[in-house]
Amino acid sequence: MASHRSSPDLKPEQPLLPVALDPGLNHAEAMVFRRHLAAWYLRHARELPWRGVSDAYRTWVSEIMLQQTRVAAVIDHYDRFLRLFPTVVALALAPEADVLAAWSGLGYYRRARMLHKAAQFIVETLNGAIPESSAELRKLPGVGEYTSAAIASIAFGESIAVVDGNVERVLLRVTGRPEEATAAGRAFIQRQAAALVPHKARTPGKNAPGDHNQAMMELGATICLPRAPLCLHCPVFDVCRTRGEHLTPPRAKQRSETVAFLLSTRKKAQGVEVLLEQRDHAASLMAGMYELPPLPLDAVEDREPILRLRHSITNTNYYVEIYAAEGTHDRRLRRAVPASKDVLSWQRVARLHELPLTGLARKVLHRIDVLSVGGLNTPRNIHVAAP
DNA sequence: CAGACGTGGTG
DNA sequence: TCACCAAGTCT
Repeated sequence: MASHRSSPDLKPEQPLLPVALDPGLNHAEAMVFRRHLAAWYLRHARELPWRGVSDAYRTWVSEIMLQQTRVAAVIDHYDRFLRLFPTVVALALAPEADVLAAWSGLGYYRRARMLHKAAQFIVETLNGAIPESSAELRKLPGVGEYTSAAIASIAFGESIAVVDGNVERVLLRVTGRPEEATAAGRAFIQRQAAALVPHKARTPGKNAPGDHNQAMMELGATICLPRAPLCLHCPVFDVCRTRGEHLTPPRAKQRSETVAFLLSTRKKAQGVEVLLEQRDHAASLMAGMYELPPLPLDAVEDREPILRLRHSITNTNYYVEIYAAEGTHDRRLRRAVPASKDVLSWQRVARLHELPLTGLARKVLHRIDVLSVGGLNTPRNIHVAAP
């Protein structure tokens, strides 16, 4: 089977045959697809914390967390988030900073703000009841085409197709249609997905549309993989037109950049504190969140960082260097911080887990052992040697 | 519609 | 090291 590949040299004189315009699955193929997929899902569905719950709030939270985010990362946050905010009302009443703190590390922080806003809307104007149709769900902030369909089908059994990256890839491979970022291309995928969704279940306890949608995504996530699909294990191999081929347009290139941050700590009677900088509330990126104070590169030219690590944000690879300033001596580094005083603050290490830290700050503090997983430990290896 | 928005795993 | 990219949404 061939692997996934890009096609910079794809020529326009492609069609070898005058193929029909809509190369979608016919009715018989669709029946086979749906049946084989359902049988496979029954046996191979992963057990995930948000599977088999009958609480639309939990389904909603899981779907927002899963947007562009790996299952493993969501597993790390889902249970704790729900312990902190077990109901829509609890979420609506919580301060935004607490919600962001619980979201720290998941990325796309706007999701947390919108989830919070939506919870307040639901409590204030809908009497705390989560909307039950995809059309109504779609009106909530942070809930788009995908998420409204996912919640409506999984939590309420609505017969509506979800189309995410997995579903799109599966359908492109099965039908053999090349990827095209056009209205026609999207319409084809949408039509194809809709043709496969079962009717709403009449039997209580059954949810054919919800199971089908999750099965489509599960197939994409575990078998119909982007780079090297496991076609020999695929339940719909029989009706697949490509069995692994999938042409995609080339992607944008990555940039690289080196950045430096200050790690400054001090001991107080109440415990150790670390100096943090709060990002501008109007910043486009991670507004209002806390991070280690950034240092200009020319201020650290002659020094050795106590830690180096890589951190990628969208299209940029950051090579991150952390420089330590200890207590009251070594003021030179401390003075090199360009930030104004009013955005700098000393924060108790024991309370760091209550703050909306950026993912990078959290990673650095954790790596350096200031923050443990629970955020409750006192620091040990502040002065670790350079790597 | 293109670009912005985070992070961590993978090969 | 580097490129790719994962259960998208908003502007």
